[in-house]
Amino acid sequence: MMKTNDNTLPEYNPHLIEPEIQKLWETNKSFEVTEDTTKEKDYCLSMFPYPSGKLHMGHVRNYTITDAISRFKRMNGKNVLHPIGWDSFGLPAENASMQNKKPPSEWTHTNIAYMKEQLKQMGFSYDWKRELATCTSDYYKWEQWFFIQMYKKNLVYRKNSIVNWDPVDKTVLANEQVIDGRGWRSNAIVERREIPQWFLRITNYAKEILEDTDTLNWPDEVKQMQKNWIGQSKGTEIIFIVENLDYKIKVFTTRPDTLFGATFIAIATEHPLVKYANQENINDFIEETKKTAINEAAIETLEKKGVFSGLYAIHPLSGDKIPIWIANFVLIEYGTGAIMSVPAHDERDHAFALKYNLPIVQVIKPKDNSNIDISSEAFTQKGILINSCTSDKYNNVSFDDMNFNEASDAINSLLIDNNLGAVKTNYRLRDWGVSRQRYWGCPIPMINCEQCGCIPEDEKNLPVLLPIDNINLDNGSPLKTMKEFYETNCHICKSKAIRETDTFDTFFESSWYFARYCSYDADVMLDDRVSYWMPVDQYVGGIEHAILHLLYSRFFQKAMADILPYTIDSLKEHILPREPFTSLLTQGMVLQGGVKMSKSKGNTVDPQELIDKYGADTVRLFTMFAAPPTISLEWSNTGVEGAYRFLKRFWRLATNHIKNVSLKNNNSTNIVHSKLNSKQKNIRNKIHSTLAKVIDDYNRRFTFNTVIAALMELTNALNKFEISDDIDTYIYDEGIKIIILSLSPITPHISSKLWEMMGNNPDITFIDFPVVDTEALEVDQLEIIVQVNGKLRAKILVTKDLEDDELKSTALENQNVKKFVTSTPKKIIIVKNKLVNIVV
RNA sequence: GCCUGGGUGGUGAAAUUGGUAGACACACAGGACUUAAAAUCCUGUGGGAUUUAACUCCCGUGCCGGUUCGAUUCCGGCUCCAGGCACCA
Repeated sequence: MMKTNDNTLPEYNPHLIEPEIQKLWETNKSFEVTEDTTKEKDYCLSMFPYPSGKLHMGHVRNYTITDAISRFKRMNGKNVLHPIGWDSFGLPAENASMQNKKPPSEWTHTNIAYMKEQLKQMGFSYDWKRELATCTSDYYKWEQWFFIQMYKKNLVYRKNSIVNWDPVDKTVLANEQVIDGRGWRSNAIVERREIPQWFLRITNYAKEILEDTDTLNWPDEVKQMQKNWIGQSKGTEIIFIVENLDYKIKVFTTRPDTLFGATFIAIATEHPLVKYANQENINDFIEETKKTAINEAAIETLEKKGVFSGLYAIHPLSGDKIPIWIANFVLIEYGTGAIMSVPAHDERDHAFALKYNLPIVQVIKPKDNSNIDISSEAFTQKGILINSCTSDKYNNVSFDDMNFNEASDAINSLLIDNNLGAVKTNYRLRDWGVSRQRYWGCPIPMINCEQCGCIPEDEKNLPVLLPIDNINLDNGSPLKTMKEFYETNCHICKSKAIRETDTFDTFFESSWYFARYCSYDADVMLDDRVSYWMPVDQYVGGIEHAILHLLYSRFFQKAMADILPYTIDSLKEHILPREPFTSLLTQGMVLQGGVKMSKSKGNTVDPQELIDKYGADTVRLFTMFAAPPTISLEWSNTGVEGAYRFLKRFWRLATNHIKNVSLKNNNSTNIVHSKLNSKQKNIRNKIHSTLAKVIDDYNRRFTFNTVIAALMELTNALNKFEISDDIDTYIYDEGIKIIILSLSPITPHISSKLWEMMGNNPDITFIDFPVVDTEALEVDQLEIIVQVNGKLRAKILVTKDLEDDELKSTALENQNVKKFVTSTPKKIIIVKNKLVNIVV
């Protein structure tokens, strides 16, 4: 019999199998792809890693997911592009460099080499010929080029913007380097400093990005987050004139109906009007405000403070004099940097007015005329106007008794007619500041010429190479002191010029790498191969990228679609997609002891130990089994043993089967389902219902944990299945093969080896995925749940599609059901082939 | 503070469209095999009640309330945790 233990069988040894199978893939070039118009393309992509040193569990999780999807799709006849690369510019390399005195370039390339080896050990099915690293000039040359194209299209501009300034180290700090308002190295209190920086006009695309969001097959929460981030609001821009100054303050409000309740104006400390302020304590206030961090979370949780500027604005319609305050909660970067404050109808303004004893004037009353006490609490709902009447200048027009819509329209019209305002759509989204005062990034290809001013570098001179030798980072970015880097000549007038020493935000690199994979070796930014592969069909990455990276990439894709067909010859006849990622799977965070496994903080678990001990298949299996991809997961090693045990158990089951049966006579086409006995029908039902579930989970749900659970159940069922004749053996063989192939996207090495041992070619990359025998899914008898008043009281076995009346009487005959049906049932609810609920 | 998720046994989780709560594992306990250990296999395992036992019953999906014949699932309120908040990537 088959299931006796036989110690002559080869043991499961991943350390022998895995390198052997990986070698085979390499020899066969199994995962290299080219454009093949006869096959349906499928572009499956993981967010590329930052080469922090070694793989962590978050990487393993992310890359196993796309690997499983890629492998599944290849087995379904798709031409699958599955590339990988390195997001290799960024802050951690500079920090590491300061610690260990190795140049960032060397540190980065060492890390890439090590991590590449790890990825290969994991058996991920990448097309390695497309590998790219963003820190190489082959890559960043093209983003310098594209930046110049965007400059030509007026998508680039320069303006002053605020950064964190460490007054001791005399460097700009990233938000992450500011800890409780102090520089992480110097411990000095961080200041705000305004410096000129380059911006991309992402707001030009705000409307399109917003509107296209609904076309994406992305998680609803990500779409909602992006919509809220873009934050479209329709409202009114209103002009207040400053008394005794020829100065107009613009404010934006979504509640023009509350205009007559505006009792003061609040402006940001960086607002240009501040220089006219004439109160003594203002400088102290500004100095204090300068010492708060620049991130929104810090500003929003700050105690709301302000100071009177000594200036007054004239209310545009009432003509009243209202004070102008400088406030720490108004952001210069957001909107116009000034707001009209209506304490009666806005909570923040209300609190501020109470604190500084400013007037609170009610101009809205509830629709139902209920009593409200405006002195204790703001009334923020829309209602009916009161106390809203213009001055003589505008003929004492009253807006009282109007509702929100009527009042807004009437007030807007009056403002527009008198050039005091405009109806406007505002976005919360701000233009993208791409300048970084750092070394390890792509140089911004701009020069400052004494004669010609600030202009782009000549495209012929690209790339502007980042120097990588003799780098010392102790005093901030070395580019700022390297004459050989920044001294240059203007390519137009040949006079002396100074090169821009800032580098790009690293989100710049990650906003188009997905397109470069298609044209990995092109001598232009992109070529017509992108029109075959793009857009990415399935993108997978961490939920922490739900907004920034994914939004910037959408902007870039739209900008590329607008620019490249007019600038690159091979793209002239092409229409590029306007969205980069058709479907998105956001992977949950991998936590360690409840802490985010940050790429830059180094508190990572090294999966290498697990690979060394159990092999890649076990690590892949466990990572997928531990949880569905979307939820965050606190990593723990418990359970890896279980995954390993399962593989060993399945290996034994399969190898026993291989050894004990003659493969030649073993043919599942000998199975005629209708002629099987009930034991055989049952196990075939289990085999094929499992397969159906597996296919659905791979295809639609991406819940690999339930794929594995179902296959474990099937393995347990086969283990219990007693073989007594040839037909049993055929069915058993069918089950084993289905498990091997169903597992193969997740555990490709063991599957390949077992497949080979069953007499087949071990390269299963393009084997057809098994097909469900729908006949095997049919059953004669079903278990029906019987409830009384919604509580489970019995399970009854009945024939399929039993008539309702018969089902009712069968249910009511059940002894346990009888105990609870003490009176005539009021109602009996039947869910066909599933449930009976008797209501008494 | 704002935006977006989430909370189910000792642990990771399952329950896919409102219909059996806890599949599949981990851990633990007991047993088999072994001189012993490892490995492997078998049994049990949410809490409680009852019973020789089988069965059966009550409670239970963060908290409070609602809708429904029926709620882990839908709605309202709260609470705690996580992600993001524009210079970490």
